[in-house]
Amino acid sequence: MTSQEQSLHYLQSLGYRLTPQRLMVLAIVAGGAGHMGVDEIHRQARAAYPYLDLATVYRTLRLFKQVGVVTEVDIDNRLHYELTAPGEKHHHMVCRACHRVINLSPHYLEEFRDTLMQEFGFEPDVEHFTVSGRCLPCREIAAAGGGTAVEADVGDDGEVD
Amino acid sequence: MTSQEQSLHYLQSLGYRLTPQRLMVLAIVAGGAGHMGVDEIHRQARAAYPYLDLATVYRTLRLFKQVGVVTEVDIDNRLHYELTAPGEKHHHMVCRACHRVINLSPHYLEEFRDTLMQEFGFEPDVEHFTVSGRCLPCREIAAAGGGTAVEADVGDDGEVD
DNA sequence: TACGTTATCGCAAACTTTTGCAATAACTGG
DNA sequence: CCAGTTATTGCAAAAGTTTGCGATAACGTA
Repeated sequence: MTSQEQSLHYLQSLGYRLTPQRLMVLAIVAGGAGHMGVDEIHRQARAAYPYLDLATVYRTLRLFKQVGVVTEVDIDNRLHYELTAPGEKHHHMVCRACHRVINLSPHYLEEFRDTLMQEFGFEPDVEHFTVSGRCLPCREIAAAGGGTAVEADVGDDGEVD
Repeated sequence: MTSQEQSLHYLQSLGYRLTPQRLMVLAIVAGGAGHMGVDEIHRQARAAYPYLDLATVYRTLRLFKQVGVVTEVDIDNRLHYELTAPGEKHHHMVCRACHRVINLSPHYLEEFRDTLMQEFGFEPDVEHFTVSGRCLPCREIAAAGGGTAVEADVGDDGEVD
């Protein structure tokens, strides 16, 4: 049984229905390399089934995320999804300048998670954890360039796209 | 010199202009208790100056956030802002069920931050750090109620509003 | 296999946030 | 204090995402 089939059985065991739309979205996310944007998923799905609505794609991905089948990553204010790799889960660091995504082993978060649980009873959503910041190359560029507020309009944030 | 005046001077020193719109938004955020939604800020500002556009509010808050005058918190997919308290900065834990916001001392993040810096050269946006999860009361409710997938539609996530 | 229940879909519209652009107003230098 | 420069505004529209609703189709039961 492939991991896709497992996911489908899992959905069914939770009481969700198996629809062609869901099969399709799952297959596409599974087939894609890395994190896929919603519109890309939608476009690919439409190729095979033109009537599939964008809202359905959003709803499906939200469901998949909720049950843990996919992982959501916010890249530059846009939602992206990748298959949750069972056994080798990871979190994400997203550079706010170049939008590079760097995987982060759960190991780095365990202590933080445990602390929040113990001190506050707060259970962080470690399943879909993303931390934004600036990656090494972008920090070096920023350091070299100087950069005053006036140079850049609000919004481009010193980006290096 | 009040901290509001300091913020204004700081903006000016960075080359930004002091406009009535900016003064107004700053005053409102400073006057509000806790995190304010964008629409609430806009509504209050309009009371005094009816022409102020929502886009300007968004742009102003984005600028304030960028220079560190305000702190942005994502509560249930909506942006909220509070004045950045100099000297007693804190991060946020947002419960994804009841949307309660719990402050988190920077102390809890320092180690995590240092690790990312050392291991990856990645500098997390610790200034605007928010972690979502479930707070203690909501976890207890969920534990008591059981909760199967079919009971709740996707989207309400078992919310306890 | 046929039927009833109800989760899900497609569509349209709403909502939140961002962006392009021309007009305006804040600051700078004379 | 006045004129020039250009950051900022208001407006309108776009972009991304969510939601309401009636119609459809997936699943459990007979």
